[in-house]
Amino acid sequence: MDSRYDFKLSEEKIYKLWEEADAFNPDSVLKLRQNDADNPDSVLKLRQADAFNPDSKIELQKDKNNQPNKGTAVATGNKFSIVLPPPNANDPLHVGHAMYVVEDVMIRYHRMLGDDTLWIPGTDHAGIETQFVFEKKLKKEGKSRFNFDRKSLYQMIWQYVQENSEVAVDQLKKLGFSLDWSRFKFTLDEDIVAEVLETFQSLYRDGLIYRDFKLVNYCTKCGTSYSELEVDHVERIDPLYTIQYGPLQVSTVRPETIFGDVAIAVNPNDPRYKEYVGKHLEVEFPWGKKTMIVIADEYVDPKFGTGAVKVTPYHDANDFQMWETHKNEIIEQPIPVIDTSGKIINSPDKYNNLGVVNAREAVLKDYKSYKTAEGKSLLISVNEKYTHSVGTCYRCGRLIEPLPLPQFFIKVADDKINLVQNALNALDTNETKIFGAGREKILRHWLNNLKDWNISRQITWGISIPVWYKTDGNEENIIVNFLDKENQYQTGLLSDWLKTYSLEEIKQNIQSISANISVPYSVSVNEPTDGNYIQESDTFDTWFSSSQWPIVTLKTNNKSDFERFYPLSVMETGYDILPFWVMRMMMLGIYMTNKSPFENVYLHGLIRDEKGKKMSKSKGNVINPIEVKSEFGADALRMALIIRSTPGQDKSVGKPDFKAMRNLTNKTWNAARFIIMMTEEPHDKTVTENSPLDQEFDQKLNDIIVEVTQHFSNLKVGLAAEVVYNEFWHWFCDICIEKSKDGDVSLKKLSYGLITFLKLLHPFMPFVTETIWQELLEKKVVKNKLLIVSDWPTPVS
RNA sequence: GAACUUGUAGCUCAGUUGGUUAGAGCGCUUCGUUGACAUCGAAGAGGUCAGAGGUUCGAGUCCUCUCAAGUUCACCA
Repeated sequence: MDSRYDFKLSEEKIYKLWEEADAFNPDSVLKLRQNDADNPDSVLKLRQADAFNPDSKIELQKDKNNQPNKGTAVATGNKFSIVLPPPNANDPLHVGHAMYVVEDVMIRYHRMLGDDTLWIPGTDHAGIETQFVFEKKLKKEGKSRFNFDRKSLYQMIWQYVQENSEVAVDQLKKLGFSLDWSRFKFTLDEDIVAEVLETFQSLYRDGLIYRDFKLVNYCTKCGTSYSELEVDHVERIDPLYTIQYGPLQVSTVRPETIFGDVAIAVNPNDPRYKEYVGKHLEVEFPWGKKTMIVIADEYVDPKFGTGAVKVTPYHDANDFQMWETHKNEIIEQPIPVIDTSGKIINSPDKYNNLGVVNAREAVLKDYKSYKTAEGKSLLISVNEKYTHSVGTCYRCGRLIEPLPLPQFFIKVADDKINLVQNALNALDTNETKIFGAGREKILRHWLNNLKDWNISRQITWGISIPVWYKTDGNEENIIVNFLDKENQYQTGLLSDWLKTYSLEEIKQNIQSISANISVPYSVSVNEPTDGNYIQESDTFDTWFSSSQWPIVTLKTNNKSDFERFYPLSVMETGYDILPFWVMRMMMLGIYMTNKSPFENVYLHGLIRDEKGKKMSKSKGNVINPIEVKSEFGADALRMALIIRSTPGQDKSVGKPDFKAMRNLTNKTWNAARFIIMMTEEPHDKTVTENSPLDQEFDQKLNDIIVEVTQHFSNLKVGLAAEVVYNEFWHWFCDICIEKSKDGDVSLKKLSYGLITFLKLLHPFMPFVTETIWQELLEKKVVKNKLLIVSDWPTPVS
């Protein structure tokens, strides 16, 4: 053995060794162990050194007690299952993904324990993210999504993702993850999609799906709507304009929405405005006059501004709410005055087609120059330093535009089937336990305040919603966007285009459609045959399919997998996607199976740099796990991430940590090297057995095994790592090996200790420990062919 | 406005159901090492565990309050 451990020589080789043995597949593991026991080379043909092997010791004891020798494999009869949170198929891994090492550590421990252990890999199509990246690529080529019909665009993105999908998988392997690759799934695999569509239909049958014309959060840059959770609220300073509004005055930061106003609202108890309530007032604008009713609503705060609010139902969520409440009083019908591209519509000609920012300036300019017949200005005052918070797109950072669109929603708290309540119950009964500093309370808070979930996304890369609109008789209520015979983008009413194109031609080249809320639809995977239909062009929110991941991955693999491994033992992920993913997995999981999809949720913290600062590209402190791996080895990276980590708490790591753990791999290597050397050529003072401190040694080692095992079973992997590290280095190496040089600890105990520590260290540092194991195997010090499937140490009396 | 988390050595963090002299890595001081490892070893300095009060035989750990930092949510005409 070399005096230094060179991870570059072994990592790839060792991973291959495991893969070729099929050691990650629960269907093979038991066989592997049993086969090994049947191997004549490994049964009781012991050299002297083999007596040091705890495996053979147990066996010898068993033989003594006249028990049948079944080999070393101990099946506990328990199962242990995890599904990897699927990384984006076309993105390289970042440190967050490297934190999945927590899962590998748990998986390796349980596999060695003898549990029926499964870890399923997969990748996510990441609808919006991926389409966005792809569109950027198109832009570089001078094209956009409007140059392609739906089908072609989908095919192109599929191709693009395929080309890149090896990257993530390859990197997961580089980190040593013992995922069962034979069960790999992609969120757009046919069988997965079929399951997801079935869930949607089932939800629809149960009355939990509805289509509604509501204000949704729309990003005009990304061209799609979002759910409430995907909106980031940020503080901004904007001017607040107070304008004359008939006899009253109102304030607004968005004068460009004024064209969509339908009423004025005041607080019912405000003495200043009591006389106006219910009255129709004439309001003068620079572009004309309009009559509007005054309504009374508790929502209006009399202390804010003038205490009177203009009501713009289609471009403000609160106004929409007030309009719904007072629908019957308000005569004026609301109309959208901003479209999905962020341009003004349905307004005086001079403003139409302006973007919202330009429109605002234009409106203000006209207000400033306009004088009433009495010579007064309509612009009363401007507060330049008004602080408020606005919704922005979590991805591109642009302002979110509340727009009225017909979308599909999931009822989260239906009277009959209450998804939220079911999830809360699972928490109450401890069916699912949350590990992560106070995150359970946060999860409950989310659940208690959850709104219905908008699952429609106006993008192509995803699973199409299985909804068909009847075109017969509804041609005037459906807008189609498609490519004409010259491959030019066209938009307009279906009724108009049917004059020059057949419905089939339009459907073939469709980009998107927009059906009025009144158009009847049917829910089915295939096109209905009782007339002419056109399919909804929206796709599901990616989280809708991700939320079914634990179930659909198990159901689409081996038939028995679902029975065998559901619910998952652990769901491990970052706390940042608790509401997006974990919460929804619980809601849909319980809906689909009547069981919470996982017993434990382990939430790892964010990885920060060595100074505790958040990583960001602009700061240049981003750690690339693959770079760290090539410099220090996968084992060092893994150990550095896991040691002393606590669920729910952020973790700082940096070069000093990687270096320290790289040293640990080397220390392990050298401890093994020393013991092998001593076994082969003992020194003068070396004692092979019965040294004065041997009994003490056994006691201490037993204590360590018990302590580490306890930490594992309590999901305290960070602590387990710390204990193993300290005891291995500062007790086993610094004390025991040193004392053995004076004959105070016997070689027999050292060998036993080494093998035990290799096992205890293996979940954290699989490569170096397996590499050493292979050396020991060659020298017949150990018997099991692979450390990865050898038995977890038990205290020996 | 509210909730949650955090405050332990110079820095980054552990501390398992409350139990002797509070731990690790990095950094620092002194010394050692010609046969496991300088990617090493030994010895050491450095902490009234944010502050105050309480429960207890006993509190870093449980409770209350105060201060500070961070995260998130809600409102915002």
